[in-house]
Amino acid sequence: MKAKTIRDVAALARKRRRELGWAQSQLAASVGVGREWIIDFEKGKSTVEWGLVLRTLKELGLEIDLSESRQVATSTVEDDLMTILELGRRRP
Amino acid sequence: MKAKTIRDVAALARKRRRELGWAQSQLAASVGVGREWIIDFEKGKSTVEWGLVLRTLKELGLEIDLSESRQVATSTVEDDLMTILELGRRRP
DNA sequence: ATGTATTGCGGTCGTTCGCCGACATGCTAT
DNA sequence: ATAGCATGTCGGCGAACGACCGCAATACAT
Repeated sequence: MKAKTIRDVAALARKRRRELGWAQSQLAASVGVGREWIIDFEKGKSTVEWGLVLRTLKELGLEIDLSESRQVATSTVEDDLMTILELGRRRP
Repeated sequence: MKAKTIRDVAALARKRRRELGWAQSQLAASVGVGREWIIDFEKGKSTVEWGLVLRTLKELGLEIDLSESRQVATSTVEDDLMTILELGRRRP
């Protein structure tokens, strides 16, 4: 499944956790993070740690594939808005 | 291409940047981060921000696909060692 | 050889992460 | 009703991020 945005990954991870029948606290324990981290990650928070994201996906049995897209810099209006919002949130 | 570890992604990103003929500073500017961030990311630093990683990959024209792996929790000895090292690094 | 560009690495500094504890809410079952 | 579990929020704290700066080291061209 192609995941273009953070929230795509977040939603898929949450869906996957539910399919496995795991509670947030269970997943948090197996990944080695606090429960709040799982909450933030599944909410699509962009500032969570890259390494923890990868560990979480792995724990959920999700593999990451990287492929070259045809054209560089394909961005939708929504993505740009999200980027602007995040940039604004970082330095208020 | 399957990317199991952080360093897989880091190496692929660096290779891709070189193929595009971009300097670190160029990529940094287009992503909206400092040049040091690109250095850390390409070194495989695990604590970089998840959102910035996704923005960088996008800028490089790399798409992320998520697929379910057959068995949950497939880990190699090397991966476990890396995890231990990172955990130790975070709380010395 | 000389100049230019790129890459890496320190140190400083403001901001934020991730964890903890406590609390509120919603859902389910007994 | 009420006990249990899962989820989300809030304040607070130590630790670390990421930006900015300068300075080597290397690569590359003229």
